[in-house]
Amino acid sequence: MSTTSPENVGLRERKKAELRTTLIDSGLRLFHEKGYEATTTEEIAACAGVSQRTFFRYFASKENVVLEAIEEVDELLCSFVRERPADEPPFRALRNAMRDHWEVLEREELHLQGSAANFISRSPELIEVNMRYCARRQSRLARVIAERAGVDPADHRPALVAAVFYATLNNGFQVWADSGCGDNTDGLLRCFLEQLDLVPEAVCGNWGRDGG
Amino acid sequence: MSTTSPENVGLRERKKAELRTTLIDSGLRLFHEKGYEATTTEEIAACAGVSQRTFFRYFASKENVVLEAIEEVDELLCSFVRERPADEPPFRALRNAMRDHWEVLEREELHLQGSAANFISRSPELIEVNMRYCARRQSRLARVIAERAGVDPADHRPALVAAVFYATLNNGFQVWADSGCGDNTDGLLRCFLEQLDLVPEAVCGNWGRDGG
DNA sequence: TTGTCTAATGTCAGCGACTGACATAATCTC
DNA sequence: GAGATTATGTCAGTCGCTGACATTAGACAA
Repeated sequence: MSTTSPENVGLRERKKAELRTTLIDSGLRLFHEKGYEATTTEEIAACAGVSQRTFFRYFASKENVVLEAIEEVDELLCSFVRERPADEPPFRALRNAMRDHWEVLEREELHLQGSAANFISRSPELIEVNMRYCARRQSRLARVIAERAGVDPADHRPALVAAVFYATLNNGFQVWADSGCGDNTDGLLRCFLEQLDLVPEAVCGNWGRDGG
Repeated sequence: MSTTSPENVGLRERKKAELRTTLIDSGLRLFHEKGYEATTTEEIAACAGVSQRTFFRYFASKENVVLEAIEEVDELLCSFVRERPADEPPFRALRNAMRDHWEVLEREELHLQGSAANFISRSPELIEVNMRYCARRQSRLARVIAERAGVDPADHRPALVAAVFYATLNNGFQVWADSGCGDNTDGLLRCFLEQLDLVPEAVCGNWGRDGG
């Protein structure tokens, strides 16, 4: 009815969409060049040819510029989760979808769009921002997991798996950052997968003083 | 050598410690009365009888007032983790320590100190602040878990368990908030335990379309 | 006690994120 | 093309937070 296709809408809508994209692109580029904290919202706005006030009419906060970029990447991850074989256990499916979707990210790395994940991972400042918004991302992922598994909407397991998944990724970020980063995103993926593979044992196992 | 005992230190140090406490108390009280966002740092400072600038010499940010309060509670949790029987699997030990330490919190609820957890749980605004700082809290908890288990410092499992633990608590917060809160913290503990108990199956199990 | 030395505080000016209010300019509708 | 909508710019202001500098209060020795 309303926005079935992004075509044939008025000039107004098209301009708005364009400006939103321009603002994101400007923001990401500046963040990349001078760092997140060192970039002011006024600069982003100026870079996109609008006033700061207009910037804040498009984004509720500076962080949201990054988030909008992440959302695309997250959407990609979700689609890969849906494509995983139905008999794969949920957490395992997430782990493998992560691996698969990384390839695509690497391949499309050169475009400004889609490079958000790598972009963030290069900037420690943004890692915190990233963490802060896991809640929002979690709920979406949880919905996908629930659909895939075909469980009751009241079931808390999908949300839990999503929460654990992102918590693990954050941990992986940390491990990767602590180990000098290496500037290569291959290492980051390896960290992610290592951590994800470690979770079942860490949570369910009886390791420690007396156990194995 | 320097601060072995908190006694017999100069007047200067004592005053500093007192002011820190006063600032935390003032902050928590104001947050409770008018809400976190609606309370300005100037008000907190004025309430403690100092200037805003002094406030910021004691706390790097407004959030940190809450954090300092949480830290005491977290320290309590850590001590309960240490007291758990050594043969208890790590994640299980966390779960039970959580249950135990809640009792103490409830009992000491009437004091302003120590009520931070319940205090936060009553204010949805602060839940986000709480989440934001899980990273800091995680690392401390991870250290305790590692010591308890006696594993190699390079082992990533303690950090993972801690990360999963806090992620689960955040999820519990969400569930509790979505279900109308109920204003009673008993419900919150129940949410926490339910979520924690669900984790092993959610992560390790093969639930969904084809699985159980 | 006095005087110095140091650390804590207050004052002030300023930056940057963010917002409300109002005027202006662009698009949409008829 | 006139009038209703909607986006944008401008301006002023709040709040979190910081640097700089002067002032005060506690520490310490003579």
